[in-house]
Amino acid sequence: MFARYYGNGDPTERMQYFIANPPPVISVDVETVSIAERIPLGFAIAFSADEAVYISVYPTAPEELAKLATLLCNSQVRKVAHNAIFDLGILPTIPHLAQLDRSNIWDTNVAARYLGREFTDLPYLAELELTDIKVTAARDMLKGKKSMLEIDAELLADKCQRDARACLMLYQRYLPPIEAQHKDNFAVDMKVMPILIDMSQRGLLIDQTARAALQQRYSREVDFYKQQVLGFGVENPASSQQVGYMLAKRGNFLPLTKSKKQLSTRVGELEFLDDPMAAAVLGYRHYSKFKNTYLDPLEGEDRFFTEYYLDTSVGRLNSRDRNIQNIPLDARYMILPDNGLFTSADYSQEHLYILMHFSQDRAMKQVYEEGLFSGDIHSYTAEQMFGSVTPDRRKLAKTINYAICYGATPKTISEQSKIRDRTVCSRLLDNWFRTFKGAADWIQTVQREGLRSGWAEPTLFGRRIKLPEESEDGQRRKAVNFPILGSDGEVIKRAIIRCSELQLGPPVLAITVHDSLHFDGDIEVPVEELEMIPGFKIPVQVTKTLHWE
DNA sequence: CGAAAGAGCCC
DNA sequence: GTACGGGCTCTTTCGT
Repeated sequence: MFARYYGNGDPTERMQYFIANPPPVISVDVETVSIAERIPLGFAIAFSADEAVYISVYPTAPEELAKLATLLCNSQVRKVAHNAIFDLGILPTIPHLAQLDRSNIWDTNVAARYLGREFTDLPYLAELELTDIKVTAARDMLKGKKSMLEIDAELLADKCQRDARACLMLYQRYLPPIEAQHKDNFAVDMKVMPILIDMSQRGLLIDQTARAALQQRYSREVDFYKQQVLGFGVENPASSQQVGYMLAKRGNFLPLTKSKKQLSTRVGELEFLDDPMAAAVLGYRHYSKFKNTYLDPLEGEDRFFTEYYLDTSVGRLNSRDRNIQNIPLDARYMILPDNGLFTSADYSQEHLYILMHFSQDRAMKQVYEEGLFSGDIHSYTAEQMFGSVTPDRRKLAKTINYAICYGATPKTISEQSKIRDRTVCSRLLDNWFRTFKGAADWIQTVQREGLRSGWAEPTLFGRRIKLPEESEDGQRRKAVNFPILGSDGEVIKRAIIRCSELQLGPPVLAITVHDSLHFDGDIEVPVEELEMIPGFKIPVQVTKTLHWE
């Protein structure tokens, strides 16, 4: 009756049993034509580590699917998947699965990250933690082939059911520690997932007129700077190797890159050079990067699609397969709302507020809680460090304030603030640590504790993130940074859920970028509620705009 | 052909 | 003398 059954019982009897007695947990794995072409070929359901079924839905789904579908649409049945955003995004396109339940899902990939696994691909984890189920990566299976359609159906079904069984085994292994240590945070992630799927699938309207105009302008600029660089005898301006060689030949000093394989030609180095060729290279780089990455790929596309996903190595939300979170500020206006305008809610200076909360630094609290310097921390910093506030000094103070959260060194300050003298930069950092004594103490403490235990201090919502095994300096920086980044991820996810619960309208959340939410339409944002999500107040700014900005 | 390296965009 | 945290994606270069 069912295409393929893997197990010891009688296939028909077993399936009828499961349909009549829905099990509390199943796992699912979906196979598609390819990773890019997400047309479903079939999917497997595992009922235990050694019992599974595979249903081929290509070219047509079998009659019997309707009965099995009841399990997937039943909210009492937990659906386990590895990278559930992928599988649960595709399943509803299969007949009888439009009403797929997404309220009771459990992602073993996300779980692995919570538990400190550095690499979380299913084949890797299976190899690491299982011995008897062999898992093949789709990527390896596709080697030398155009799509999964070229793979023998029997082989594909076998791979799929093995993946589902391995996934269920991982679930059994990961459930206890997740329940014990990460229950609430994990539940938040599982609640966010359906919202991310919807956001990923709805896409965003592109203003093609604006995009084309930008493209034309940038095309001219690229040509202009390209000609200039060619004039300096470089054959390919996009080759950093050639650029470095020629700049050195012209008498410029350039340091080596990290790998020491070639001369560094990063903007941080080139902008200090007094050579017209350096300026030409930077011009070329700027315009070609912008055009190649953000304009050309959108040519002829009605909508901008991305795939949001949960990366819990620190617990932030990311976007890939056309990352929307790093679109240049100058290009964002080509993204338009479907419903007239975007309503945006931004947490202001979130990292610094979190640093204040963790360190309970007196000066920071005076600014943020008592309104000193109108709550403007950068001005306050400039006043304390330099004795007065000028636009330049405020800007430098801002650079340092943020750099601190990332564990900055004098070299970084030097590059970001364009101060060449490293000893000056070094003194600036010392000065900052004197200004914010409490924050300095906190930084020292979390570094010491991190090195001792190998784990970062808890985030706002009590999650400890594993520090990777690396140099002591690297661990020090991460010990400071992880609790801050991890906390901002926790806050935005809870904000997303709260806004979705309030039923502000049809699905309206359009974009999210770490500390901001952008709703499609004129939306009433529960500002005060969002501000208190961290457990203390972080101000939220709401703006309404005709296009993204 | 794919992986690594270098670069640059975002928060 | 001193590695800036988390991401993604583009092009070039190099090795198998």
